[in-house]
Amino acid sequence: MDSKRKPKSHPNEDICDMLNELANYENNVKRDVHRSRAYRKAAKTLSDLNYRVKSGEDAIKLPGIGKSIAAKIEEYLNTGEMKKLNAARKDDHFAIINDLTRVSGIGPVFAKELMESGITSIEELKKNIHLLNHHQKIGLKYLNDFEQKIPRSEMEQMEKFIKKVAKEIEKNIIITICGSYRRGLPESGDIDVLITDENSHNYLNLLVEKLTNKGFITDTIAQGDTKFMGVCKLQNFEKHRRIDIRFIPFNDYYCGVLYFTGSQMFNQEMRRHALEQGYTLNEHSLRKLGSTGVPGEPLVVASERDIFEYISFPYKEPSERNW
DNA sequence: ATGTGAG
DNA sequence: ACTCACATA
Repeated sequence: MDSKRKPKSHPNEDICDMLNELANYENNVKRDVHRSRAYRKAAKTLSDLNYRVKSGEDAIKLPGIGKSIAAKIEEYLNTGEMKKLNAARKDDHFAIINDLTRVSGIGPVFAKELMESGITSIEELKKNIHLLNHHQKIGLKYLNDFEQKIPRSEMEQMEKFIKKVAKEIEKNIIITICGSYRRGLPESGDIDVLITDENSHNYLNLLVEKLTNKGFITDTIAQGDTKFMGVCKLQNFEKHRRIDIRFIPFNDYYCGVLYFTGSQMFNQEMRRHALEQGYTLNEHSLRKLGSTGVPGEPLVVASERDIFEYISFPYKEPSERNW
């Protein structure tokens, strides 16, 4: 009922997973972005196939798959494994970097630096917090909480609370909780809050201040004029949650709501369709492309439906966007 | 300005 | 792919 095209279960899924794992290895451990991209591209090609590749010879004809990746596919089809992947999985550096990057704010570059200075586990990291910046300290402090999913019932209470506080500021303030919550999923990874009002007045900082004073926002990771990133917790709840709040000018609001509601795959498909119809769609605006391919002025968008209508894309409820 | 990281 | 924020230079 809710989807046409899932990323899940295509005929070459096992091979794709292995190639993507190799891509991670090349990117995070070897820092070879080109090789990493090559693996990713090959995996993407395979994931779009509706039949199973039967041999390396078969695979090498496909775009993005050359001699070396074809050989690995051949090897896997014959032996059930790839030596290179086995080696990567045994590489301690891979495991260490994967562990350290669990901390929000630690990416592969800093993880590798830490490893090279002898910090090889989260435990070690806790003894060396002086090496971390503000974001990373918060990531470490709440590491366990941030790895827990948020039940829908808790999301509902947070939504109610945030909207109540917003209304105390200005009763016509517009708030939308996006992400997987808006798509109706039973759990979410974090809370993504969009805020605007009809006059595009920016209440972001005021809202953040209020939510902080009421004890809901407990930490700030980063705060600019249009985006807040931080941590929150409801009274009577145990876990701290990642929260993002962003102000979007009213004219851009529904493009933003669409974009931040996702899913990623759905967005891709929708943008692709927009292009087909001669439009370009991004998180800010929908614009018609001229004959030269130059985008015109942003179109007036007053709802998500408007966007679908402009590009003749059958309207999908958020719960139908779980692609 | 540039690199890192998040989303 | 693209945007934003931050840190460092």
